[in-house]
Amino acid sequence: MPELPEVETVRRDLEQAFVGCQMVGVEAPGLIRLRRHSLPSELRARTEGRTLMGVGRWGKYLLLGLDSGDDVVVHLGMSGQLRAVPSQAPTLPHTHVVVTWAGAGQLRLVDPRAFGELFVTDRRRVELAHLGVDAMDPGLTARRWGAALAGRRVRLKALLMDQRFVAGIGNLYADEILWSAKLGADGRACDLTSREAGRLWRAMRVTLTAAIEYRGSSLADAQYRDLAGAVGRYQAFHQAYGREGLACRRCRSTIVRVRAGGRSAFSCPRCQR
DNA sequence: CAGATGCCCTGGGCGC
DNA sequence: TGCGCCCAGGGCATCT
Repeated sequence: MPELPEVETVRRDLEQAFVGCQMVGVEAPGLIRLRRHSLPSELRARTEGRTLMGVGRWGKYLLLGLDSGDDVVVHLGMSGQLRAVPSQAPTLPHTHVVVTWAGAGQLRLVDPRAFGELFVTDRRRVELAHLGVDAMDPGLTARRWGAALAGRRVRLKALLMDQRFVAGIGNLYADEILWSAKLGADGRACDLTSREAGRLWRAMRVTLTAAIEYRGSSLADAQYRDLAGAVGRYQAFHQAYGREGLACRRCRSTIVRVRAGGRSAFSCPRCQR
């Protein structure tokens, strides 16, 4: 389940591998199965012959900036992978888009569950208007974070996962951030002291930064892979997520799992208030 | 406004 | 071994 650290890892890989490269062929056999998508004919018309100028990220969205000014916007959903492969590599099932670069092999989007998105646009701000500030945006200071939390009655985990409030955090990192901040998922944002709000901000930045450093988390199903197909290494540092029944590494109490909003939430009942 | 539920989708794990 | 069930969950629609 790619969240901000995984998407950022792929962004850096893409930048390294393909900036300055020209797209000479764009095939989109399964594109229309994705949740939000361009028509394959439109995608092809606006990408073939174009050069990749830069790769941005906003929350869990990747923005491949072309020399035309268009962006190819990609969301990996639950199971999406972007993979760099030689042009002659066999095509995996659920391959939705294949970009052939001039002299640089291919970039392929593979997404079995098809929860992902891929579309080309010249109005990214409009298309992504629902997104709040990126969780790693330098402009999101502790002070602004505290101000944004004030008056919000919503529960902390729901707020962290609300992409309109702050973009990039999903179920896994929300649990890790709350553990790090020693805060419970069901606490209300408006009830936090300024000290606690600061702790949450710091936990968010520290957790995401560390996860990026270790190239994201790959779970047992190994759904998340980087551009080269390698798994992440941050799962070894998880403190809450997926650790039901294991000892909290801070207080030795037992990590519990509860269902909330149809999703699993892992936490330490003792040291997270 | 907050929160719960259901939907989209497939692969993997588990119990019988 | 094989079958069916459940689970994973991002984002969105819909309801209470």
